[in-house]
Amino acid sequence: MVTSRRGRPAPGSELTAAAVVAAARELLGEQGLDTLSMRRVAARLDVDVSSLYWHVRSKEALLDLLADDLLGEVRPPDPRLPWRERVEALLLDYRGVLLRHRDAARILAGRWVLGPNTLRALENLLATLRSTGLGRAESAQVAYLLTSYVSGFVLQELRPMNAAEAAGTDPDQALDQVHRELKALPPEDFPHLTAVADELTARTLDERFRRGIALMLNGLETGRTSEPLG
Amino acid sequence: MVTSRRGRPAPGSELTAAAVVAAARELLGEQGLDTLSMRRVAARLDVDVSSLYWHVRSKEALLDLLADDLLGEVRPPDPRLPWRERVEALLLDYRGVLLRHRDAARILAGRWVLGPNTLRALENLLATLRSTGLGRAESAQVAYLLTSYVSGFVLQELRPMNAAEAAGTDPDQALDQVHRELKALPPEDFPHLTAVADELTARTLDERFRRGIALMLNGLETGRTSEPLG
DNA sequence: CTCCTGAATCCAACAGTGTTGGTTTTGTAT
DNA sequence: ATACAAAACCAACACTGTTGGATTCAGGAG
Repeated sequence: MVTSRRGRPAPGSELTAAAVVAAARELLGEQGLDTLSMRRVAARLDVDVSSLYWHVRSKEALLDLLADDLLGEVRPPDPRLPWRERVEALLLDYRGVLLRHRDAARILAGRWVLGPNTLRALENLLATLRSTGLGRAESAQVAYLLTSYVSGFVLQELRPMNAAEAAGTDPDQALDQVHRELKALPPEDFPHLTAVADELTARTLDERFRRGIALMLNGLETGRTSEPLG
Repeated sequence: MVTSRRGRPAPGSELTAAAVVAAARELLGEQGLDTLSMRRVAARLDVDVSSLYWHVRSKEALLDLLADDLLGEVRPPDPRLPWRERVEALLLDYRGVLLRHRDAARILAGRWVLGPNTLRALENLLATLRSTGLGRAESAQVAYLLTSYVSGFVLQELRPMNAAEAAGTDPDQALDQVHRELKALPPEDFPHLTAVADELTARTLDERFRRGIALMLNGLETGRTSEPLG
């Protein structure tokens, strides 16, 4: 005989906010953000939808928790490394998380989480920047700058994936399609665009990402010697 | 007597894709993205929902069209300006569009539109970069870099607005709330974070945005003299 | 042991969403 | 006049996030 699942649950079998986040995270990895609904999360936990709202204020709040949970994978960089490599490691780690987990970029885009993991990562970034001799204000601004860059970059980088996923086709085909459309433009109207179609649809984005960081850090060093940033 | 609105409409009173986009655009400005539904767009045009699908494949396709429509406001920069100012003007214009139209940043984030206006803006950016002596590949990569930065920056910049809007509160109060939470963190765990709470929640983002661009362009110039970018 | 409180769950419903298949009207070309 | 097809409508489907209210039950008070 199956006991009613209603009422106060046996201790140890309680639903928790962490369990809800974990279920959402699994579902995200398997099916993506577009099909991630409260009802599906509840179904995975073998629980009614409405029960979720006891532990989580809203879907948006759940996504906040999920975002911070994902950022927990960003590891603090080895303090023995020189500062440039530390910054690079941190940002590469950040991008790694966004690439590793399906739709993580879309979830984290423009979200101010203020969860423990996010705060820790930010503190690490700030500490690294300060250790270069940068002032308080400059460090804050450069941190803002760098994180903007990373999320913007990955968001753009993953667009073909998302589009293909939504259309149920192959991401490579989607990129080829974009490439073909660019090549098919009238060269007299778009001379430069048609000329760089190859580069714009290139698959090797790791290098491009690293160069972007290098560019900014170069600018940071030259900016410091010529005119102060803050 | 009102004639039936069914069937083939009188020429001149036809619904067009452009009209659908225009209605969506108006609705976006008045109510924001979250309440922008196909049914509301149809209602504004005094038309049934299903009629929209004759002119537009899906809501996602409509947002694509809308995105390109918005980017039509980006003006080509004055060719007499020096290249740095031309790049800056283009990117400031881009950001201006994202700030001017409610939720435009969320719509454009990570979207590869390939519409006429987007292509024109991209061609302009590429032309400006090429005019500095940068090679094909480098120009493409730097363009990718810069646009990533802009969309990421504005997305982050507008987060408090979106959050406040969703909660039905004031954006300023939301920022103050973040500021208070940062200040309330234990300083022994987050020494740098608590120290820069003011800067992180500052209202003056124009300057920060400009400095970010300057940083990258600085890095671009130094990178060219020391080691080639491509 | 009994009674009560309150935590944690379920049920049912609401208002709204994007999308589609089928039907109907009607201008235009034959 | 008749056929055609463009462009609209109606009705429905399967789904969404969220809430109010009923329900159950573990643990503490007497």
